[in-house]
Amino acid sequence: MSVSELSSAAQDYLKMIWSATEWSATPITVGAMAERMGVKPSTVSDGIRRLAKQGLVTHAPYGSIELTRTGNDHAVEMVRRHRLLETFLVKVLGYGWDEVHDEAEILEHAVSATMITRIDELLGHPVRDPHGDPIPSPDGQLRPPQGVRLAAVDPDRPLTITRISDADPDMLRYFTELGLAPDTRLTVLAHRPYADVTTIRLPDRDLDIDLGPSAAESIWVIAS
Amino acid sequence: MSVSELSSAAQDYLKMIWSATEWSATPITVGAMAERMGVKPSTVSDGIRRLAKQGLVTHAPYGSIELTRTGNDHAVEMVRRHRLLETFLVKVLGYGWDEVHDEAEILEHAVSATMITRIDELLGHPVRDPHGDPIPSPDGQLRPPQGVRLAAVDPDRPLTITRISDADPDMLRYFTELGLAPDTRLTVLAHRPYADVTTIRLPDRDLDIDLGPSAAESIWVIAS
DNA sequence: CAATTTTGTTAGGCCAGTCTAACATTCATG
DNA sequence: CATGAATGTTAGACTGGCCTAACAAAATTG
Ligand SMILES: [Mn+2]
Ligand SMILES: [Mn+2]
Ligand SMILES: [Mn+2]
Ligand SMILES: [Mn+2]
Repeated sequence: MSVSELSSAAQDYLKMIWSATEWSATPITVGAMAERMGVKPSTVSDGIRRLAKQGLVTHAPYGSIELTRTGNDHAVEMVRRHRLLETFLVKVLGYGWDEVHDEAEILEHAVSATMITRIDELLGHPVRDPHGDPIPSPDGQLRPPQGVRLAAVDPDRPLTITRISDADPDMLRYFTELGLAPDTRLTVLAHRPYADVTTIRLPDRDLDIDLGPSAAESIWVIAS
Repeated sequence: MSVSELSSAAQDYLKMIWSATEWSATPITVGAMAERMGVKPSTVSDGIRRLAKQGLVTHAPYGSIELTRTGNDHAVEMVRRHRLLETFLVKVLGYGWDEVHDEAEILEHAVSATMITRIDELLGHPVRDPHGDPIPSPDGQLRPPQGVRLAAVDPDRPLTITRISDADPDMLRYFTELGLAPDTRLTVLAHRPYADVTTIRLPDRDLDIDLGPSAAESIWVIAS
């Protein structure tokens, strides 16, 4: 069975379960899935049962939700579609990086494997999407994600942004104004815990910025 | 209500009802719709009833099926999406004209109005799709289709192909081999009615070809 | 023009996906 | 560790879209 034969809902469930553990180890809950998909928990609970019946996840009532081998393969295929489509929308159709997520969320269910192949070729086999997230290869290989949350790094070391969470378009637009994007170089000047502020310096633009906790949690960096 | 809020099935029904009278005056029947959509007549009958309840078509049992003003607007919007997507797939992603119909048939339900606008701009506001069919403008204006079936024209007049039906990919591949496409110039040498053969000449390639009736019904031409 | 064939509709059933409401389990806290 | 709060599941209902089978209407034709 190919991933294309799954319903959109099933494809989204698998992708979301997979994504939950990409950047943090906390496994997904029914409630979180319901919230992110904009449905009620009972709907998700039911959907998970159907996925389990199809052998795509393992799940005992009140227990954890785990992808099977097959479920994982399909999830990775959907992640590949999503990220290639986001890249395509930015590079070919001139979308902003804050506009692509919702469009890709729909298109990923409609494009054929052929179209994904053509897009991949047209883009020259990109390995990261506009937000810095790695794009799985056709056979599901994936460079392990690099970086830690900005909120968690020590001050005064030269850093490079590896990814920015695409969850909040407004925040992405704010980051655009500030000139923060994947590959931007910066240094943390200080974390001020009780003020919940992280001050960063952009050496290339000679600029200091105060970031709140949600911003500092949305940016991943690596030593550079 | 925007066309995007209709189900895929409803969008396809409207588009099909509209398309039925684009190149011939015979109105669509329930049976023909069922056949083209690959479902049973009872399914279509039911679907038509739902469309009528939504005010998109008028239909009395056993009577004809007519688009309302709203239904027609939505149908034209779907035709615009379909044909822009076909053009995009050929021009940007390198598809052959025989490969685009099925892909567009799915994508048309998934793309946003924004994406259609971007595609239209990227392509420079094309007015015909890869098969020669006119692309409606954003406000639904449509150059009235030109041409008559090749099977119906008098011999010995210089003609230009205006469109080729995209219904049969195999036939499109055959036409590609023969060099028949929109804007190809040709002359009918003779119709041989009992043999059901139409002989055409391609002056630009100095070649004569015998076409069977299905081919001669699939090609529309205009005097040139 | 009556009978037969073709076409279309209705009835009844199934499934996925959604909801609300009721219930069960697990977690957290006093 | 008992209890209340939070979380998850089940039950029951509804819709759209599909089916088959039975039926109704219309069209064809001898
Ligand atoms: Mn999605
Ligand atoms: Mn992304
Ligand atoms: Mn379609
Ligand atoms: Mn076409």
